[in-house]
Amino acid sequence: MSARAIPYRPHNHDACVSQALTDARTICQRQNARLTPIRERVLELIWQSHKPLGAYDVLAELSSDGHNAAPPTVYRALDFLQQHGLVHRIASLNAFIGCTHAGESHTGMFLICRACGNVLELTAPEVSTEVRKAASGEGFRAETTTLEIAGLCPRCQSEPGHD
Amino acid sequence: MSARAIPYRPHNHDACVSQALTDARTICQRQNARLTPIRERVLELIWQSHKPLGAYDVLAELSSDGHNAAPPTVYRALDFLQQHGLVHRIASLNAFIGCTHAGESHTGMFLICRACGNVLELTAPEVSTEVRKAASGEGFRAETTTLEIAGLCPRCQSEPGHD
DNA sequence: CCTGCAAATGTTATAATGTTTCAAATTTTG
DNA sequence: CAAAATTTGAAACATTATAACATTTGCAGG
Repeated sequence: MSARAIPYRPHNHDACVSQALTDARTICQRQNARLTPIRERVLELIWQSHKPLGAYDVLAELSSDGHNAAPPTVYRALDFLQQHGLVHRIASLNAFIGCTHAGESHTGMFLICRACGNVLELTAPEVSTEVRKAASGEGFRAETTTLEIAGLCPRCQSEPGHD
Repeated sequence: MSARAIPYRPHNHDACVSQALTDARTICQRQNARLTPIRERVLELIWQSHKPLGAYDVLAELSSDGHNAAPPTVYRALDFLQQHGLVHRIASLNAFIGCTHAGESHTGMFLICRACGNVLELTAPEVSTEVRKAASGEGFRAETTTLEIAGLCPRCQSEPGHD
């Protein structure tokens, strides 16, 4: 499956998107899930930047497509994409971002730059391990982890005001 | 400052609340911050259970006090309380909970029981360390961490349906 | 082919959460 | 006490998310 791109650095973003879509088709096929045109389009829109996109931003893009959609359409597509591990919801931003580890079983950790808005998804096994340890130390059965770090990405530490 | 209570287990909750309020008064005094009646009342309401309370729940409680408040009143009080480390916002629930480590510098980690709704706040230094390592490994300057674990608390693993 | 079921989408309305703005009151400070 | 700053009140509004029900589409079995 696709190698991880570094959002903070210039890269061929069209390739990013088309790779993500290709991966998604494969994953859905394997899971007998239907990546319908709407779902695929929503995924594409979300992938079009490395910044999280709000549900209503997606809605606006769909509208400018000429597709006159209502909120449930978008939320349903997003639910589907989340359930199949193709996008993540960033709780601290009420927004969604393409999963860069789709297909791999993982617990995402998100580095959110407050200056440029880009988000990098990491898998940090050591973090997951410590989280599990801390939870089970309290007798707690952990199911889902929300781990979001806000701060400054490398580029914005040196060149403030970047996009 | 107050010792930590275990929300999953029965305890003298009134003592919890009054201890939290006493602590809060001390902390605000030290910080030259004004714990006004509204702010104190909001803090008290939030502490009245170990379940997170939504802003509009707080609002409803204030109303039933006879205090006819509007949303900004509550959000302002909550902002104040957060800024002074007296409550935390749980992003995955859009709700607020009393900080059980007020006054100590800490990064909270929250164990959220999906069955009973109680939340336990932990400080897990090993987790923080690994998070920092993971972030700085990417050249990222971490500022604020959101770490929320949903799952089942010890009691709800054995006795489902509890409150 | 067609028929009937399940999944997906459309549509309208509404709920839940959070903010902006400006005015009035209160507290602090000089 | 008077000026400045902080806090609160109040109305309107913005954003995010869901409920409920109708309609359409895809698909398996007769």
